[in-house]
Amino acid sequence: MADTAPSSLVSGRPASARRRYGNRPTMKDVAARAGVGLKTVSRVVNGEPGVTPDTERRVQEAIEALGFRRNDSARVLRKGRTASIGLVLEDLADPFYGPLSRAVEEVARAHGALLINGSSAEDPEREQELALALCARRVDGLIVIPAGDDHRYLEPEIRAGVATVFVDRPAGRIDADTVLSDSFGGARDGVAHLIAHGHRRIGFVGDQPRIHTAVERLRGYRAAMADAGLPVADAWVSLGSTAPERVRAAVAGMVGGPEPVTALLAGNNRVTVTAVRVLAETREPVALVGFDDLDLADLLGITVIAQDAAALGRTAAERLFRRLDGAAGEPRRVTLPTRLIPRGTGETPPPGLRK
Amino acid sequence: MADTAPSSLVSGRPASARRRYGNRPTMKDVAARAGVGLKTVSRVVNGEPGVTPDTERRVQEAIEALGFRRNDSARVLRKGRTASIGLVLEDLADPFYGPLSRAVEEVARAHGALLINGSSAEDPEREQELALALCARRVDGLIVIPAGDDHRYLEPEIRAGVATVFVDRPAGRIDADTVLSDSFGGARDGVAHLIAHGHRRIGFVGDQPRIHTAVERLRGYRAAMADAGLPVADAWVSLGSTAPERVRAAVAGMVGGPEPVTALLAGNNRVTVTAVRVLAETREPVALVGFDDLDLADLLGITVIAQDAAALGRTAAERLFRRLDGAAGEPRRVTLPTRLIPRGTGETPPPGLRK
DNA sequence: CCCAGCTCTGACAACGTTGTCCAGGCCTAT
DNA sequence: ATAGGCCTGGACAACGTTGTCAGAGCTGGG
Repeated sequence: MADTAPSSLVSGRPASARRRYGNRPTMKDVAARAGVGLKTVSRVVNGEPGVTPDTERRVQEAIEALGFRRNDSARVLRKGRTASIGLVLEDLADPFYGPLSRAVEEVARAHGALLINGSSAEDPEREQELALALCARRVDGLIVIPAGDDHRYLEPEIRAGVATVFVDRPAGRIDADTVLSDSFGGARDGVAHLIAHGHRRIGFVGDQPRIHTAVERLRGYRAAMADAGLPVADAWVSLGSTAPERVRAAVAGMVGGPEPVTALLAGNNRVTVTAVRVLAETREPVALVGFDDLDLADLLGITVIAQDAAALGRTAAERLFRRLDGAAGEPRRVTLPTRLIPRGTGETPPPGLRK
Repeated sequence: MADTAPSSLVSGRPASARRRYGNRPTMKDVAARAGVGLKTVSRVVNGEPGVTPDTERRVQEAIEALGFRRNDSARVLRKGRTASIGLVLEDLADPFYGPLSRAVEEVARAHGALLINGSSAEDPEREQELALALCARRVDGLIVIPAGDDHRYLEPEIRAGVATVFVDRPAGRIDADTVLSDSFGGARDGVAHLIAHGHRRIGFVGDQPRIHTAVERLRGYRAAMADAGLPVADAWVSLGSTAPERVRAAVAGMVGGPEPVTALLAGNNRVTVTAVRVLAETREPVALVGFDDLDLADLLGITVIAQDAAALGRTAAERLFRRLDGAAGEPRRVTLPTRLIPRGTGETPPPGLRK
């Protein structure tokens, strides 16, 4: 008869019988073993005052003996802060985002927070899914490198108190703190550099037009050309996927077209890499300036417009934590400068001017 | 008088008055608004059966109107699984670990889990601190790229059910699942490759000797030399920090010493990069094989022993989730092969043999 | 010698969710 | 018409922690 009755009525140990977390000891267990109250254990664990050295020692011994570790999930539930922030970026494997993420991590660490990363793979839907999953985990703050162009889905979260900072690209259809690189200025400077070295027919190969930086860099390219009074043929501009095949075709088209370009601005690191490969095979040397620095670019003599990925991450994270510390005020937009690093490919003169 | 009394005695809304999470609505609020029970909301949110379409619609409307999002912290506490795993690596900014982390993330995503990254900066203490912090968050599993050589601190955690897999380097003083690259074999092959091209005096510049892969690669180097019956001068071997200055000095010493080497095995990607820079300035060309592939190595013609970082991460993560799915059995050690990619620097013959 | 005041400790509720279990309503079959 | 079964919905406890509050024990001063 006893075995048909609900176990909770029969035995006093339903809790210990179906323990979660693979039978981990809880503060209650520690308290029992040390012969003290639950709250006293909590006090010891959190280093709160008001515990005699002797009691503290007994509790410490029990903790040691049981291998107890505080369950931060429960703590979070109680305290309302998770001491973790989320970072949604495009692809952690991209050498541009690794350092950015690392910089965010360092700032988070200085504030005692952990970092949860997620890669959107440049897919707006996946970005949203990730960001909302992070919100469901109740991260204290969110740093987003947008893949999509509509972030109204974050409005309830932001209203609910999730500090949010956008990096590298601006938020779409909402007003929020943003940290950007000066894509427009960088591209303009890069093209001006090529023009200064005598080039007149310059091409631009960029990322997909729904990506803000791609559009800005194109704007910068056009501005520099216009400033110099140079025309831009349609065939010299190509926005689209940064997949090697597409870039390869685009570059080949510009170099081998009826009005062949003598120089190229590559819209980001992936484009630069492919462009370098393609240009290594052309008969006439073609000048190249790449957006984003690359690891061995100095050895290859590639002229680049460098962004400071770590500074982007650091600045965004610092802004985030200032908000978490209660900083009020209107959302702010910060633009970090870029730096042109001449290394060779950007200083090659066009064929006509070559001696 | 009322305003001096504790609010909890005066009003019946202490809960709503000091809401956590910046006044986020809870299921209770949704239930009240929809005029249904708490559990019914839970059912709708989790897509459980047993709710009439009409009720479901009312609940959905309330959720929408309030901007409710489930609090996964509470869910975790109740369910005992966090659907998140932790990854402790050395430095997310290192181009070797970015792809590794991304591969882990993809596997985690396929299992509906999030990934929390942490960089140990090659500091054993920080590794431990991070790993234990992740355990306190009750990650379901842990992937560790060891910085230290004693992981007994993880024993209570592992016993408590945290699945743990070590990657890239073996665990110290505990028995655990491990996924490694074949450092020994890779180094041996690389050196054999140099010997096959006529080199007799070959140097090795590696990472600090407390790092397992550094020692293994050195072993591989020595094995290849011994196999060929070649002596190894003390001056040809250098283990230590991979900081550029140290590597620069080590390489310069080997190349400019009394018994100058004609070829070099670089122990990892950071060493390779510096070695390439130094060797670019030597009078006589020095052959080079580098451990780890680099982004633009093909353009620079650098011969490397490539590890598949993504495969390491993928394999480790898959093992982890198999354990989480209940796979029992002894800890297993998997070694993934490396691949020698000849691109030029490894095929340069020594000065004597040059035509 | 007693009491005020301090220090230390523990009981209890609450955080927001999910699992268990039961109640009531509706439908069908006799 | 009614018994029995099924379906829907809700009350309640529990997850492991921390904040609140009150009680116990001790000390020192009047």
